[in-house]
Amino acid sequence: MKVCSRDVARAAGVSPATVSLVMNGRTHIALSESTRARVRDAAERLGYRPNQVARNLLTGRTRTLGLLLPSLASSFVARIADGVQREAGDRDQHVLLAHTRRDPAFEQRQIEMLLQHQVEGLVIVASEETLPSLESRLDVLEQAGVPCVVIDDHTHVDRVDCVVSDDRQGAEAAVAHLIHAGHRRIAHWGAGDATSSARDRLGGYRTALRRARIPFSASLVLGDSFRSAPAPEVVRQWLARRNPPTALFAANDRHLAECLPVFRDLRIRIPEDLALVGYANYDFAAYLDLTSVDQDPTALGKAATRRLLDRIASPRMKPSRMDLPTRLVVRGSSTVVPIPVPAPCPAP
Amino acid sequence: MKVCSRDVARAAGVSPATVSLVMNGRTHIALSESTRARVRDAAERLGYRPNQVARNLLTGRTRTLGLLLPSLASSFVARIADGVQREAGDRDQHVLLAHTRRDPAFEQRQIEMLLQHQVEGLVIVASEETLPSLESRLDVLEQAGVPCVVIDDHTHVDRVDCVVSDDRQGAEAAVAHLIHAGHRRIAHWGAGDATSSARDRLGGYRTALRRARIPFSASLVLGDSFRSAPAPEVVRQWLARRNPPTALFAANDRHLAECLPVFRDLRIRIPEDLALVGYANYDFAAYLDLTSVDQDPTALGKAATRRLLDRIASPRMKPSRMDLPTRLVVRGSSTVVPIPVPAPCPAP
DNA sequence: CTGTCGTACTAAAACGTGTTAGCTTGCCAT
DNA sequence: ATGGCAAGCTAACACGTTTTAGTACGACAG
Repeated sequence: MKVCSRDVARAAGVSPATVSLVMNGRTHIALSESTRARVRDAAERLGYRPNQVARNLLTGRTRTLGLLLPSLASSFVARIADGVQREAGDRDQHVLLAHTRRDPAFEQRQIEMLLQHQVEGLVIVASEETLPSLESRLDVLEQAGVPCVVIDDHTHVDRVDCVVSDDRQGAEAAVAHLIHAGHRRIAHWGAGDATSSARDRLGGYRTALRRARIPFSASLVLGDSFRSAPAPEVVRQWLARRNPPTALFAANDRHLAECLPVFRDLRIRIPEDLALVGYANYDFAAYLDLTSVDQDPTALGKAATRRLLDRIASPRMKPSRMDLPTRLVVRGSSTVVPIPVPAPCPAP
Repeated sequence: MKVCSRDVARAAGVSPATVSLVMNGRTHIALSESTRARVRDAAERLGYRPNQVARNLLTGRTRTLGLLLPSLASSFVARIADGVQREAGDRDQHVLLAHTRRDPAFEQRQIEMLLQHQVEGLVIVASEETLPSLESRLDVLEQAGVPCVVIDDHTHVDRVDCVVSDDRQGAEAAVAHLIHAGHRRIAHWGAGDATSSARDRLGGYRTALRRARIPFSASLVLGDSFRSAPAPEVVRQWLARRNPPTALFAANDRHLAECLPVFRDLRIRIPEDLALVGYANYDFAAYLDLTSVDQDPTALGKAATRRLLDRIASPRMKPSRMDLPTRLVVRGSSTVVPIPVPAPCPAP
């Protein structure tokens, strides 16, 4: 059934060694052109397909990277994976997929699996749930001698390469934009302080305020308390108090999208009564005319993969952190634009 | 550096064969409990990790599935991939990822790669671009003796297992819903006729009309001409003609989302002047209050994976087609709801 | 005839594991 | 003593490649 190099060798009247030399285009050893042709012909005729598994075992190299992510259900993560896959394809590396399911125990088993499969490196997409155990995972990987790159969190830059988007700068640009539009009471709806990106967004928010000499007020910062209650509930109570903010910078477009009905319900006009800026620039942000900070997750995936391959090539380098630029996309939720039909569509 | 079974054997004072027996929990051959303990202990101490590559070569089994998809950038595809990965994880299979990049030539190379890696089966997510060459890919796979399952197209059910969502039923439900709401002139914005799902949606549309004794009118069906021009342009011209439809069933939420500004611009009220039903139920459909047909892509991925594993287990089965049920999610774009919050965007 | 050299090819080892036939040892029955 | 048997373990092969040392052979010079 399955045809191996021995079969080809027999058919071409040569030895398996010769088949190998021909198939791999090795020229440092002399082979007559007629032999080469005979081998190629036999391989073609028999439908010979070299067995990568055998090759990997012998050479000790697999050209395979592990991609460990929380879940592909998140489009942000999926686009990162797309970038990884694209870059890997260009450098012809293969990608073995693994989920953590946001469960540390499951993650551990998956890492074990990837190592047993002899992956040469690991791209890890961080998630809040698996972040606490990341350090011990790094121990395991280090001991196994398998390098890795962490995407979307830089808490452990001292030990491992990190590729993140420049959330500090992104947040700062978002808030500066609101300040420029005349706002002074700007609220921030954060994402807690578990991840470095959440902390950085808060940091960028504070920096922008400081630069404009606007005092920081803790009462204007809403943590990740929305986790215990639905976002609309939280924001409803929050806006009901006296002296509400005139602008809101949210750490995630999704919070804003979920709250739009609440704003309509409360007769809060966007952007006149409340200007909104989100984060991540999901595709629905365009449809909802939400100003947002674009992160380019595909670029994250590509950059991480490049970095990983560089490290595999030269393992001694000092771990580095890479901050990919973000881009503020201004839409109707933060500015009153002249044309009544903003621009979620290709302009005429 | 890398510790192998021989090292463990030496450390435990046994042979590699014994190590293998212990590590794999084989009990059909008697081993004293003390030996088992010694081996386990040594393995633990040395950080022994069995080499899957060697194991795969020897046993000829890899427990690895190939997942071939157009691109992870589409959230629909990504959610299918999520389902595949989840189901594979549960049956402890591994997943080797491959992109087609919507390019038949690249796809061919990727399939070759997957086969060389000795995947035991292939999940193929169909795309319009690679559909024409699918048949010849099936030839290759058949000859290699590697089974596969196609998701999202059933053109080739005669040769291969197909897992699709029941688009005929989904479309019928959508249109029946519009008819039930009193509409008679219902337009259909299709997706061409290249894919079976596009054809099925058109079929469901016609069935619903027939059941309600509404004559089919070709002038109410818009093909995939939007590919040559931006969707808003197309729909603008289309609605400008005399005797426009009172309802629109689109093969894709995205078309509707992009056209909402056009409707606003033309002073067409949703749903009073034009009722809308989309397809796929993207997350933004909820935010935009769009009625849509939900497809559950995760279930598609899971079902396909189950089917693939069944076929690997018993290759002689006749190829089958599996239609996963769809679910109509009624929102404000198709019915006047009691609460006056139909506005898709933060309207001024 | 012998030695040298280049060309064309191959034999054999290696990668790390799983399987199985067979070996050793001790024990018990004859 | 001898045979039989079970328990406990191992030797050796196999998987399909790649690599390298080495062989065979002809040509050609001395």
